Amino acid sequence: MEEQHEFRTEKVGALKEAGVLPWPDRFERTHSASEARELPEGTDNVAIAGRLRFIRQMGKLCFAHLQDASGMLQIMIRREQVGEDIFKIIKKLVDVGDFLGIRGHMMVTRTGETTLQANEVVFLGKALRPLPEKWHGISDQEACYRQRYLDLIMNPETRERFDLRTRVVRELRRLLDDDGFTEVETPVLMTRPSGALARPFVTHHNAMDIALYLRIAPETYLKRLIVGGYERVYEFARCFRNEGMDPSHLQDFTMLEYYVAYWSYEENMAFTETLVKDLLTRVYGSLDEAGEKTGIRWAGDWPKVALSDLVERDAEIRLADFPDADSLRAGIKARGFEIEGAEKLGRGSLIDQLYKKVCRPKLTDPMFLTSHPIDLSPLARRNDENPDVADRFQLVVRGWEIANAYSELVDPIDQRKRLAEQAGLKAGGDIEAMEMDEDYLLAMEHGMPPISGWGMGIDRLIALLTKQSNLRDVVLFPTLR
RNA sequence: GGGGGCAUAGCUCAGUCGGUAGAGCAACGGUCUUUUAAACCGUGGGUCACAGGUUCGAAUCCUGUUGCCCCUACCA
Repeated sequence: MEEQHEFRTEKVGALKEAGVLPWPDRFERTHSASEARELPEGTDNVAIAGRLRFIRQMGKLCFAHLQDASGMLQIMIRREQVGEDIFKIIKKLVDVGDFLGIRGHMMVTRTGETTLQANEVVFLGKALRPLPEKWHGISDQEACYRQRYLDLIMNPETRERFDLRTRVVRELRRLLDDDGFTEVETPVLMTRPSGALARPFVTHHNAMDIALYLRIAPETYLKRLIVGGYERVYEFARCFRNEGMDPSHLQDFTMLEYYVAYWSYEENMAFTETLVKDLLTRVYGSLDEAGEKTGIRWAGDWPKVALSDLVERDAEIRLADFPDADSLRAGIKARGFEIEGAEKLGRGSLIDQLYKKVCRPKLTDPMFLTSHPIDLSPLARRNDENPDVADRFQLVVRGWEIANAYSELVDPIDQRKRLAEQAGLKAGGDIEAMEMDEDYLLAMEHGMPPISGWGMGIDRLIALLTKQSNLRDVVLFPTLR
């Protein structure tokens, strides 16, 4: 045991001997620290509680700062006012990191700091380990992830970042609820992975003796609910993907998905723009303010650009001139773009790679990217005019895909065909391809209205808004080895 | 998966050419009734990430391992 842990453990015994409970069960507060600071000078019977963050002791007088969820407040404790016994306890048995309750009256010190002067000090909880250094705090990134509580105590900007996350999620929920959406919960454990192209986590159910998969997306369950008569559903869905980790990917992330009956992707696109703008207005006060805080120009109409037009603009390749994978591959090479493993990719994947490599890095302000290749969108509706592309859009901001949406494929005959293709790829070793999903097809065959659905990476949205480049910085407890 | 970087006291960090471990804060013992990183006097605290190797001698050089970070490839 470390020295400091040992000393503090001994203090627990000393507290008990002095008749003080080291971990009492309650304390009645009248104000938070920040509320107390607003009280007029002289206000009496003010009680606050919090963690001791700083303490400056003199012989018969002691200044300290208590931190609660609202902030910090200075307290002043005079021996003649609180009594010998408790003053001795404060001096000998109380450490930075402990919890205290203070009852007293508001005053202003000689240097002008609003302070709660104690009539009574109540011990509220012993800390056996010290807090990080008071000036430099904690900055080791691994320590911040593993001991997020210390990061939260020491770094106010960390707390603000997570408070923003909470506020964004709350406002999204309110906006959807107010628009007639119903929030639902669908299975996290699924008997087969579906709804996205991704490698799942596999686990085993002992009693049933079957493999279960952690969901990679809630999509097919939410669409079953549309079959069941829901017309606007959404879910904040924790999803899991067993794939590589880097600053922009988590294996455990939050996706907001919604589905709306009778909408096409175009109405969905209009709704998305309104939804995000309303969200930002509620969170930041105005779009201009949001732009100021996030460094992104949210105001103004967001352009809609077809993927093929974007590729033509940035890569100077007219996709219509390259109708198959071989010719496109040659065309890409002729323009001097390097795409790794190009020989194995189909036409859709080549376009996708070209976009990611050449176009995406140039995108900054919010933009809708539309009309993706059909073979990259196995659950999306085929466009009526151009059978090669899907009725699909992505909201791209600063090169990040924030939301992905389409007119859903509701034709069970086409769906069966496309899942069969995916299953073929899977049998051929494509670990991310989809499986045949008879249960979902059964639901579809009972009839679906037109649907447009939508998914948004909440972690990415928050990272974008808080200017974090690593998604781990917007997740309270990121997965670490 | 490929490449690079980092790991020293509870925290933040020094540590020279390879010569046997340092500071500030925190802790412990004191002084101290208006402090703001309080001040002052005194004291203790280390598996230098781990395991090997080279060497008379390793925090330092070499190899391996572990963890974290960054770049790169892929999935949102």
